[in-house]
Amino acid sequence: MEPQAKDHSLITQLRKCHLRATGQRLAIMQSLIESQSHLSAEDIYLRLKQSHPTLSLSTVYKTLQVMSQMGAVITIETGTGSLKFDGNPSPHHHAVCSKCGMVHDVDFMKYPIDMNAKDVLPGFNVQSIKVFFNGVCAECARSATQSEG
Amino acid sequence: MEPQAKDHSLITQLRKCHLRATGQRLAIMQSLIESQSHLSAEDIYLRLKQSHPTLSLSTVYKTLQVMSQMGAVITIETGTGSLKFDGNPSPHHHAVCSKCGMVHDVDFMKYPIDMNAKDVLPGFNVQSIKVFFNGVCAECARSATQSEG
DNA sequence: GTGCCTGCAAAAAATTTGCAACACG
DNA sequence: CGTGTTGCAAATTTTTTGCAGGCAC
Repeated sequence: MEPQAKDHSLITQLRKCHLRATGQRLAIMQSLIESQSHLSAEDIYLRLKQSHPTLSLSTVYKTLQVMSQMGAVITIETGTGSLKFDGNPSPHHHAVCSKCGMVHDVDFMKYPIDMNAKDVLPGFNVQSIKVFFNGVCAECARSATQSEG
Repeated sequence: MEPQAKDHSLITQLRKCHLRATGQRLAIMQSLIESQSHLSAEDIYLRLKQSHPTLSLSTVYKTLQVMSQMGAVITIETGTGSLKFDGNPSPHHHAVCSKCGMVHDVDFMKYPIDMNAKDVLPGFNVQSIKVFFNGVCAECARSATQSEG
């Protein structure tokens, strides 16, 4: 199989928003989708540095901002200082480890929430709902147990 | 009436965690609770600067971190660059305006979610659940409507 | 009195900006 | 070919750190 024939649905989506389908934008989205995880701007930058030596961090930031506004990318805040980004388009929640900053997807149907919420506040127009489960991941819990008395 | 007799429940809570009830800590928590809103570290710093001229920003940051770990304060990330903090102890959700960064509380019972969620991930120990309604607030929606064709 | 906290300022980290050259369409 | 985008590096913004003195306990 070919590596990948450049996600045409993304190109279409970009066009729809009157944005150009540049190699950088496609590459950034690709790396997010391929990673199947949650990367920071710098994570993406470092990953792509290899294949795109001239790519700049600021382009990554700008692209992520644009993608986020387009709705192609979800912004996740882990509280560890930097934002993380998620290219998974299907609705899901996130589990965030407060020790190591790890982010994992959580099945939406496990904890469904009314996505049609319209009356959260008078006049407030809900665009998206994010549910975060904050806690300690298995690995961090393990090391914590070791230091318990 | 006196300004306020220094929140003894907070002092108790601090003691429970083997932390000292310093004037700065009480003042920072006070300003969060009194504001009934969501402030950034700098917001708090500026508010208290008047009554506590020697207070430093780094103390605000350190205190907020400590309070957050104690569970006395909830950390909210608006995506506008800086964190915001919430001193409201009762469970509730948050509506965040993606235009202006405004944060408002949303009644928990309006969109209840299982707070006993234990199986979000294998081995993941949930400590808190945060629900964010992202969208556009009434005021920003108003200005957006004006520029519509 | 002891040790946790604070305050100061500089460092580190994260994100944004300006502008000329370049590629998409 | 025109204009949206990129890349570079410096600027800005946000948060952290180290250390000496002070205060809570």
